[in-house]
Amino acid sequence: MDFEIRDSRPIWQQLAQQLRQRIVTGVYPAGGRFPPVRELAAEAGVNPNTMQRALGQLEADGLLITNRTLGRSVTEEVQVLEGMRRQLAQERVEEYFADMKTLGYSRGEAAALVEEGRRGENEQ
Amino acid sequence: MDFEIRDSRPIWQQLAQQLRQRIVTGVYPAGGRFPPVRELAAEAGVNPNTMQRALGQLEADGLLITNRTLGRSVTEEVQVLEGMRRQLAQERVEEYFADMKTLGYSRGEAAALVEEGRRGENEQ
DNA sequence: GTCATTGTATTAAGTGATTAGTACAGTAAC
DNA sequence: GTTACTGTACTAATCACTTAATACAATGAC
Repeated sequence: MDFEIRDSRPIWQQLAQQLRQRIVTGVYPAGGRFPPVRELAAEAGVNPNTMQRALGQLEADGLLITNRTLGRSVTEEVQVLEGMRRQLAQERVEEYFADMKTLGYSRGEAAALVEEGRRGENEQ
Repeated sequence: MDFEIRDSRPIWQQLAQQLRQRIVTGVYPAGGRFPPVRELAAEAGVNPNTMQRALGQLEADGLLITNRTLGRSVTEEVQVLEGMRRQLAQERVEEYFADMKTLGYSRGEAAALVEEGRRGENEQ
Protein backbone atom coordinates (compact mmCIF):
# COMPACT_ATOMS: atom_id res chain seq x y z
CA MET A 1 0.00 0.00 0.00
CA ASP A 2 2.02 2.91 -1.27
CA PHE A 3 1.46 6.60 -0.87
CA GLU A 4 -0.30 8.19 -3.80
CA ILE A 5 0.31 11.79 -4.73
CA ARG A 6 -1.92 12.76 -7.59
CA ASP A 7 -4.22 15.57 -6.48
CA SER A 8 -3.30 19.18 -6.89
CA ARG A 9 -3.92 19.58 -3.20
CA PRO A 10 -0.84 20.20 -1.05
CA ILE A 11 1.17 17.02 -0.65
CA TRP A 12 1.24 17.18 3.13
CA GLN A 13 -2.56 17.19 3.22
CA GLN A 14 -2.75 14.13 1.03
CA LEU A 15 -0.16 12.37 3.16
CA ALA A 16 -2.06 13.26 6.33
CA GLN A 17 -5.24 11.82 4.90
CA GLN A 18 -3.62 8.58 3.83
CA LEU A 19 -1.79 8.15 7.12
CA ARG A 20 -5.03 8.82 8.97
CA GLN A 21 -6.64 6.04 6.99
CA ARG A 22 -3.79 3.67 7.78
CA ILE A 23 -4.06 4.39 11.48
CA VAL A 24 -7.82 4.03 11.87
CA THR A 25 -7.78 0.82 9.84
CA GLY A 26 -5.09 -0.70 12.02
CA VAL A 27 -2.17 -0.72 9.60
CA TYR A 28 -0.31 0.88 12.48
CA PRO A 29 -1.81 -0.84 15.56
CA ALA A 30 -3.11 1.07 18.57
CA GLY A 31 -0.39 1.71 21.12
CA GLY A 32 2.29 0.54 18.72
CA ARG A 33 5.42 2.30 17.55
CA PHE A 34 4.99 4.68 14.65
CA PRO A 35 7.62 4.89 11.90
CA PRO A 36 10.08 7.80 12.12
CA VAL A 37 9.59 10.86 9.97
CA ARG A 38 12.62 10.23 7.83
CA GLU A 39 11.54 6.68 7.07
CA LEU A 40 8.02 7.71 6.07
CA ALA A 41 9.40 10.57 3.99
CA ALA A 42 11.66 8.16 2.13
CA GLU A 43 8.77 5.75 1.56
CA ALA A 44 6.61 8.53 0.16
CA GLY A 45 9.46 10.08 -1.80
CA VAL A 46 9.00 13.50 -0.23
CA ASN A 47 11.07 15.81 1.88
CA PRO A 48 11.12 15.09 5.64
CA ASN A 49 9.81 18.60 6.25
CA THR A 50 6.74 17.83 4.19
CA MET A 51 6.09 14.58 6.03
CA GLN A 52 6.55 16.30 9.36
CA ARG A 53 3.86 18.76 8.49
CA ALA A 54 1.51 15.89 7.76
CA LEU A 55 2.29 14.23 11.08
CA GLY A 56 1.52 17.46 12.89
CA GLN A 57 -2.05 17.08 11.70
CA LEU A 58 -2.36 13.58 13.11
CA GLU A 59 -1.13 14.75 16.49
CA ALA A 60 -3.73 17.49 16.45
CA ASP A 61 -6.30 14.76 15.73
CA GLY A 62 -5.13 12.89 18.83
CA LEU A 63 -4.13 9.86 16.80
CA LEU A 64 -0.41 10.12 17.46
CA ILE A 65 1.62 10.67 20.62
CA THR A 66 5.01 12.28 20.28
CA ASN A 67 7.92 11.75 22.66
CA ARG A 68 10.40 14.21 21.36
CA THR A 69 13.40 11.96 21.60
CA LEU A 70 11.74 8.58 21.65
CA GLY A 71 9.75 8.83 18.46
CA ARG A 72 6.02 8.59 17.91
CA SER A 73 3.44 5.99 18.78
CA VAL A 74 -0.20 5.44 17.89
CA THR A 75 -2.66 6.35 20.65
CA GLU A 76 -3.72 3.47 22.88
CA GLU A 77 -7.29 4.74 23.10
CA VAL A 78 -9.07 2.51 20.65
CA GLN A 79 -12.31 4.43 21.09
CA VAL A 80 -10.52 7.46 19.63
CA LEU A 81 -9.46 5.39 16.64
CA GLU A 82 -12.88 3.89 16.03
CA GLY A 83 -14.54 7.26 16.61
CA MET A 84 -12.30 8.86 14.02
CA ARG A 85 -13.01 6.06 11.55
CA ARG A 86 -16.76 6.55 11.92
CA GLN A 87 -16.45 10.29 11.75
CA LEU A 88 -14.46 10.11 8.54
CA ALA A 89 -17.00 7.70 7.06
CA GLN A 90 -19.87 9.95 8.04
CA GLU A 91 -18.14 12.92 6.47
CA ARG A 92 -17.75 10.99 3.23
CA VAL A 93 -21.44 10.15 3.20
CA GLU A 94 -22.47 13.76 3.63
CA GLU A 95 -19.92 14.92 1.08
CA TYR A 96 -21.42 12.44 -1.32
CA PHE A 97 -24.92 13.74 -0.80
CA ALA A 98 -23.72 17.32 -1.10
CA ASP A 99 -21.87 16.62 -4.33
CA MET A 100 -24.81 14.79 -5.83
CA LYS A 101 -27.11 17.62 -4.85
CA THR A 102 -25.04 20.05 -6.90
CA LEU A 103 -25.62 17.70 -9.84
CA GLY A 104 -29.36 17.85 -9.30
CA TYR A 105 -29.87 14.53 -7.54
CA SER A 106 -32.02 14.20 -4.43
CA ARG A 107 -30.85 12.14 -1.46
CA GLY A 108 -33.14 9.37 -2.61
CA GLU A 109 -31.77 9.38 -6.14
CA ALA A 110 -28.23 9.53 -4.82
CA ALA A 111 -28.87 6.53 -2.59
CA ALA A 112 -30.40 4.62 -5.48
CA LEU A 113 -27.29 5.14 -7.59
CA VAL A 114 -25.12 3.82 -4.78
CA GLU A 115 -27.36 0.79 -4.46
CA GLU A 116 -26.93 0.17 -8.18
CA GLY A 117 -23.18 0.42 -7.74
CA ARG A 118 -23.27 -2.03 -4.86
CA ARG A 119 -24.99 -4.68 -6.93
CA GLY A 120 -22.53 -4.27 -9.79
CA GLU A 121 -19.64 -5.67 -7.79
CA ASN A 122 -17.54 -5.90 -10.94
CA GLU A 123 -15.54 -2.82 -9.95
CA GLN A 124 -12.79 -3.74 -7.54
CA MET B 1 -25.78 30.20 -5.80
CA ASP B 2 -22.38 31.76 -5.30
CA PHE B 3 -18.98 30.44 -6.16
CA GLU B 4 -17.22 28.79 -3.26
CA ILE B 5 -13.46 28.78 -2.99
CA ARG B 6 -12.40 26.79 0.02
CA ASP B 7 -10.32 23.84 -1.10
CA SER B 8 -6.59 24.02 -1.39
CA ARG B 9 -6.97 22.85 -4.95
CA PRO B 10 -6.18 25.45 -7.63
CA ILE B 11 -8.97 27.99 -7.87
CA TRP B 12 -9.52 27.51 -11.60
CA GLN B 13 -10.19 23.82 -11.04
CA GLN B 14 -12.80 24.57 -8.42
CA LEU B 15 -14.39 27.15 -10.68
CA ALA B 16 -14.46 24.72 -13.60
CA GLN B 17 -16.18 22.12 -11.46
CA GLN B 18 -18.83 24.51 -10.21
CA LEU B 19 -19.48 25.93 -13.66
CA ARG B 20 -19.76 22.40 -15.03
CA GLN B 21 -22.39 21.68 -12.43
CA ARG B 22 -24.28 24.84 -13.32
CA ILE B 23 -24.30 23.93 -16.98
CA VAL B 24 -25.41 20.32 -16.68
CA THR B 25 -28.16 21.31 -14.25
CA GLY B 26 -29.51 23.93 -16.60
CA VAL B 27 -28.55 27.08 -14.71
CA TYR B 28 -27.17 28.17 -18.07
CA PRO B 29 -29.65 26.64 -20.55
CA ALA B 30 -28.58 24.59 -23.55
CA GLY B 31 -27.90 26.74 -26.60
CA GLY B 32 -28.11 29.92 -24.53
CA ARG B 33 -25.65 32.74 -24.19
CA PHE B 34 -22.92 32.21 -21.62
CA PRO B 35 -21.74 35.10 -19.43
CA PRO B 36 -18.51 36.85 -20.49
CA VAL B 37 -15.26 36.02 -18.72
CA ARG B 38 -14.95 39.37 -17.03
CA GLU B 39 -18.45 39.14 -15.60
CA LEU B 40 -17.93 35.67 -14.19
CA ALA B 41 -14.54 36.69 -12.81
CA ALA B 42 -16.12 39.62 -11.01
CA GLU B 43 -18.88 37.41 -9.63
CA ALA B 44 -16.36 34.92 -8.29
CA GLY B 45 -14.00 37.62 -7.08
CA VAL B 46 -11.06 36.26 -9.05
CA ASN B 47 -8.80 37.49 -11.79
CA PRO B 48 -10.15 37.21 -15.36
CA ASN B 49 -7.10 35.11 -16.23
CA THR B 50 -8.06 32.56 -13.62
CA MET B 51 -11.64 32.37 -14.84
CA GLN B 52 -10.48 32.02 -18.41
CA ARG B 53 -8.44 29.00 -17.49
CA ALA B 54 -11.52 27.44 -15.96
CA LEU B 55 -13.57 28.10 -19.09
CA GLY B 56 -10.91 26.44 -21.19
CA GLN B 57 -11.72 23.21 -19.38
CA LEU B 58 -15.40 23.46 -20.21
CA GLU B 59 -14.64 23.95 -23.88
CA ALA B 60 -12.47 20.84 -23.79
CA ASP B 61 -15.46 19.04 -22.27
CA GLY B 62 -17.57 20.15 -25.21
CA LEU B 63 -19.96 22.01 -22.96
CA LEU B 64 -19.14 25.48 -24.25
CA ILE B 65 -18.79 26.91 -27.75
CA THR B 66 -16.54 29.90 -28.22
CA ASN B 67 -16.93 32.51 -30.93
CA ARG B 68 -13.87 34.58 -30.45
CA THR B 69 -15.53 37.93 -30.80
CA LEU B 70 -19.12 37.00 -30.10
CA GLY B 71 -18.70 35.44 -26.71
CA ARG B 72 -19.51 31.96 -25.55
CA SER B 73 -22.65 29.88 -25.57
CA VAL B 74 -23.70 26.59 -24.05
CA THR B 75 -23.76 23.66 -26.43
CA GLU B 76 -27.12 22.90 -28.02
CA GLU B 77 -26.59 19.16 -27.83
CA VAL B 78 -28.65 18.24 -24.82
CA GLN B 79 -27.46 14.64 -24.99
CA VAL B 80 -23.95 15.92 -24.30
CA LEU B 81 -25.23 17.78 -21.26
CA GLU B 82 -27.20 14.87 -19.88
CA GLY B 83 -24.34 12.49 -20.64
CA MET B 84 -21.94 14.67 -18.74
CA ARG B 85 -24.35 14.90 -15.83
CA ARG B 86 -24.61 11.13 -15.59
CA GLN B 87 -20.91 10.66 -16.02
CA LEU B 88 -20.15 13.07 -13.20
CA ALA B 89 -22.67 11.33 -10.98
CA GLN B 90 -21.20 7.93 -11.77
CA GLU B 91 -17.74 9.23 -10.96
CA ARG B 92 -18.96 10.46 -7.60
CA VAL B 93 -20.42 7.07 -6.81
CA GLU B 94 -17.18 5.26 -7.57
CA GLU B 95 -15.16 7.88 -5.70
CA TYR B 96 -17.40 7.30 -2.74
CA PHE B 97 -16.87 3.55 -2.82
CA ALA B 98 -13.13 4.01 -3.24
CA ASP B 99 -12.89 6.43 -0.32
CA MET B 100 -14.93 4.17 1.92
CA LYS B 101 -12.77 1.22 0.98
CA THR B 102 -9.69 3.02 2.25
CA LEU B 103 -11.54 3.36 5.56
CA GLY B 104 -12.17 -0.35 5.68
CA TYR B 105 -15.79 -0.41 4.51
CA SER B 106 -17.04 -2.89 1.92
CA ARG B 107 -19.33 -1.76 -0.89
CA GLY B 108 -22.23 -3.24 1.04
CA GLU B 109 -21.37 -1.39 4.23
CA ALA B 110 -20.81 1.81 2.28
CA ALA B 111 -24.23 1.46 0.64
CA ALA B 112 -25.84 0.80 4.02
CA LEU B 113 -24.40 4.02 5.45
CA VAL B 114 -25.79 5.98 2.52
CA GLU B 115 -29.18 4.37 3.03
CA GLU B 116 -29.05 5.46 6.67
CA GLY B 117 -28.19 8.97 5.55
CA ARG B 118 -31.08 8.95 3.10
CA ARG B 119 -33.61 8.15 5.82
CA GLY B 120 -32.25 10.88 8.08
CA GLU B 121 -33.44 13.64 5.81
CA ASN B 122 -32.75 16.20 8.54
CA GLU B 123 -29.58 17.38 6.83
CA GLN B 124 -30.33 19.86 4.10
C1' DG C 1 31.80 8.09 26.89
C1' DT C 2 30.61 7.07 21.89
C1' DC C 3 27.48 6.40 18.39
C1' DA C 4 23.22 6.16 15.93
C1' DT C 5 18.51 7.55 16.04
C1' DT C 6 14.76 10.43 17.42
C1' DG C 7 11.87 14.90 16.67
C1' DT C 8 12.54 19.55 15.61
C1' DA C 9 14.17 24.03 13.71
C1' DT C 10 16.27 27.00 10.38
C1' DT C 11 17.64 29.13 5.99
C1' DA C 12 17.84 29.41 1.04
C1' DA C 13 16.20 28.20 -3.30
C1' DG C 14 12.94 26.63 -6.82
C1' DT C 15 8.24 25.95 -8.59
C1' DG C 16 3.44 26.72 -9.72
C1' DA C 17 -0.78 29.29 -8.86
C1' DT C 18 -2.68 33.69 -8.74
C1' DT C 19 -3.05 38.48 -9.28
C1' DA C 20 -2.49 42.99 -11.49
C1' DG C 21 -2.15 45.58 -15.36
C1' DT C 22 -2.16 46.24 -20.05
C1' DA C 23 -2.83 45.38 -24.82
C1' DC C 24 -4.79 43.62 -29.23
C1' DA C 25 -8.23 42.15 -32.86
C1' DG C 26 -12.91 41.22 -34.24
C1' DT C 27 -17.91 42.19 -33.83
C1' DA C 28 -22.32 44.83 -32.98
C1' DA C 29 -24.82 49.06 -32.12
C1' DC C 30 -25.19 53.72 -33.07
C1' DG D 1 -16.40 56.04 -38.23
C1' DT D 2 -16.96 55.70 -33.18
C1' DT D 3 -17.85 53.26 -29.20
C1' DA D 4 -18.40 49.36 -26.28
C1' DC D 5 -17.94 44.64 -25.67
C1' DT D 6 -15.98 40.09 -26.76
C1' DG D 7 -12.08 36.50 -26.17
C1' DT D 8 -7.28 36.32 -25.92
C1' DA D 9 -2.33 37.20 -24.90
C1' DC D 10 1.49 38.89 -22.41
C1' DT D 11 4.63 40.39 -18.58
C1' DA D 12 5.83 41.23 -13.82
C1' DA D 13 5.06 40.56 -9.03
C1' DT D 14 3.40 37.99 -5.11
C1' DC D 15 2.41 34.00 -2.39
C1' DA D 16 2.25 29.16 -0.64
C1' DC D 17 4.19 24.77 -1.30
C1' DT D 18 8.15 22.04 -1.63
C1' DT D 19 12.84 20.83 -1.59
C1' DA D 20 17.63 20.84 -0.06
C1' DA D 21 20.96 21.07 3.32
C1' DT D 22 22.03 21.58 7.71
C1' DA D 23 22.02 21.78 12.72
C1' DC D 24 20.64 20.82 17.55
C1' DA D 25 19.19 18.32 21.90
C1' DA D 26 17.62 14.10 24.04
C1' DT D 27 17.51 9.10 24.26
C1' DG D 28 19.05 4.13 23.94
C1' DA D 29 22.57 0.65 22.68
C1' DC D 30 27.17 -0.58 23.11
